[in-house]
Amino acid sequence: MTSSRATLIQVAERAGVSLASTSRALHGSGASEAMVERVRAAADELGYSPDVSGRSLKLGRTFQIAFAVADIGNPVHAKMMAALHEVLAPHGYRVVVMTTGDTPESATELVRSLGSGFVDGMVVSPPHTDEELVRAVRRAPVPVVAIGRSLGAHGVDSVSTDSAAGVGQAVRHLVETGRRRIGFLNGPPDTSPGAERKRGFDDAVSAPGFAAERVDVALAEDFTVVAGVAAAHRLLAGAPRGGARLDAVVAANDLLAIGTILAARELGLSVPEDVAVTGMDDTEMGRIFQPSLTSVSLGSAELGRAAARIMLRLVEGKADEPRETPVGPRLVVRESTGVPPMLAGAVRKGAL
Amino acid sequence: MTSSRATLIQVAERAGVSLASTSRALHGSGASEAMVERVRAAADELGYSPDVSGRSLKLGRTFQIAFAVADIGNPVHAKMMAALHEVLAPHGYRVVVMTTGDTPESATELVRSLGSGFVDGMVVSPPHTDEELVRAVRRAPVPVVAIGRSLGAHGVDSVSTDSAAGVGQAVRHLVETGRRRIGFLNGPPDTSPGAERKRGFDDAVSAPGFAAERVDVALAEDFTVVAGVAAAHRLLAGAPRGGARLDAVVAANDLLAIGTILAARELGLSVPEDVAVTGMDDTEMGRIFQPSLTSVSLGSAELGRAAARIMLRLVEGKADEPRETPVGPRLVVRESTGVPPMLAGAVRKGAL
DNA sequence: TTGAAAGCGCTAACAG
DNA sequence: CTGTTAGCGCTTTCAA
Repeated sequence: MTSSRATLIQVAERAGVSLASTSRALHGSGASEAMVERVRAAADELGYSPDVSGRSLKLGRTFQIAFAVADIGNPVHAKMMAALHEVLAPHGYRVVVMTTGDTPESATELVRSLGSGFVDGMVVSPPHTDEELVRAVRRAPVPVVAIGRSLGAHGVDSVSTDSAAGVGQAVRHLVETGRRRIGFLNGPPDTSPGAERKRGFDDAVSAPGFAAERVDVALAEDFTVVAGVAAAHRLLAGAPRGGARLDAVVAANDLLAIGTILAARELGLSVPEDVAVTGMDDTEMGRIFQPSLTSVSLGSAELGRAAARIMLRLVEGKADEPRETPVGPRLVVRESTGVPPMLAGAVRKGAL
Repeated sequence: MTSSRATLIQVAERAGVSLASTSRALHGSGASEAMVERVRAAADELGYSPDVSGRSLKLGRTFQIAFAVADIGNPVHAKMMAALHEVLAPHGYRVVVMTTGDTPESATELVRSLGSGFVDGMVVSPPHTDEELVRAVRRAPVPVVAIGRSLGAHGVDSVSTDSAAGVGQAVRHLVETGRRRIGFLNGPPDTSPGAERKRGFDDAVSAPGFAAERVDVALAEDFTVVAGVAAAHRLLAGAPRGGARLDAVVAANDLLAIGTILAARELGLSVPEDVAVTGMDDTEMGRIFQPSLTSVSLGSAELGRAAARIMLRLVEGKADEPRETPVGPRLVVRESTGVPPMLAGAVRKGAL
């Protein structure tokens, strides 16, 4: 361990040629056949591999891209990161993980840290935004690509799914399959996903030709199963204005949807017979859960890939002008909205 | 964007003092109150932040640690990485993600790439090992910590759970709760987890006082739900030597366990009444699945944390001698082995 | 095509 | 306590 590494100078000495020629022979152009061979041989004998720090200092590039999210343990974020890595690694870029925490302040600090030049760019997906953060991104010395709408709205390069449209897809699917009393279980509406999903629901139910009889809304304290159970209880238990019970719930993500199903069970309701439930995010958990979850895929992997592609263009200097790149949401219909059970078949066909 | 960054020299000029004093005032010791204040002010005005490449080159340290696994999209690996990051970040270390792919060759290549000095150490969890990889690790110019037994056995610093012991816990739990005809659903036994789980099962059933009537084994082609369904069919459908059907299945991980439960349903068997099922890894999916899965926690987060702590000591030069650090497995009993349903209560208490 | 030399931004040894 | 200076490893002008 910790054997000392060979430097370019040593390779040059060994090959009996100049430093410059050595560098050229290994990397750049303009070296004779003989030179290349000679230097290669020397390099191999010494087990030489070029030092990244020296190279970075000279070139002003690190070949590293940062990925910053609130919580990298979150499967959605992990998936994004995997996609990012998948696209960037073949181009010689390493991915550095960072966590922003929950507040825009800490995200801002992270963006500011770009000043120390440890990466050539940053892909960031902040849970909240404020003016400071936007300003920091604008001033960043390297390209920043945002995932999510919050920053994109401020002229930052960004990719995002139209999750509002996704909620609309879910609502229309429910109405088309005969549901008439629809509940909406959202998370905190002061978060960016919460706000958008709210907008999506409001738009959907106020669209011309919307055919439901009744609409209720409940807010969970958080986008988690536990919070979902509690809030879904309120939604399903009460029959507010004396009407009949809800026959469908649109949940703002898969975790809340699972919470809703658990709550329904506790209340003796069966899913999807008594009440249909839709989720959002199309998580593996939702696919495996029973009944499997009808869910709107926001394509976190696709978001990661798209962000990576934009970043590649940016760091290679092909500066398009900043713009929002939409990634389309997609409704994946499964058992929780009343499609006949076909699990066995689906499993065999690899749909799981 | 891409505004040019201030250098230490510029700060020095602005403050009207020498370069060395500027450096000292900002970082090191030995600078007067007045000097510090003066330099700080200049630095602030210029929005200075120290360049990482220059610093790395001089110091010979990057304050980066690599984390290399086969597939960072795998939730287990994602969890490890989150834990690693959680421990390392507060100490000023960044985490760089790398993927080894499936073969020991590509892992070896990754370890060799440490020669280019882009990180101060690497935490690696290779799916397979060979002699070349071990040699590469030994020769690595920076500390390497392995997660998993395969490398640890060769004198490399490592953390691992005794998953063989974990299988034993599952088997004993089943016998203690009255099961007598036990199947073992393993993944490919030529993988390191497969081999260990096999050993664990063999040990458990050949232990003195082992009280089962019958033992069957099936191999899934992969550690996935789909492969699990197929293999579990074979295990549960046939009643080989004419005996009664199995009343318990120990699956080598949670995905296979879920596959087993799905297969059991297709065969009209109910879990846990007709057949008890245990998993391994204690995944979120297993907790949420219905019936919730009794599972052996191998503590991927704890492994990540432990690996990070060892790495910190190593990069700070406190070289303990290489050793294996065990992280204990833990059986988490849930519904799939016949514990009365208490989901509602558990959910409310936040056990989900 | 090859070599000599400058310098990326920083820290630390040395001298004052 | 402060300043001068060398040099980490590399790439790249500029001359030959």
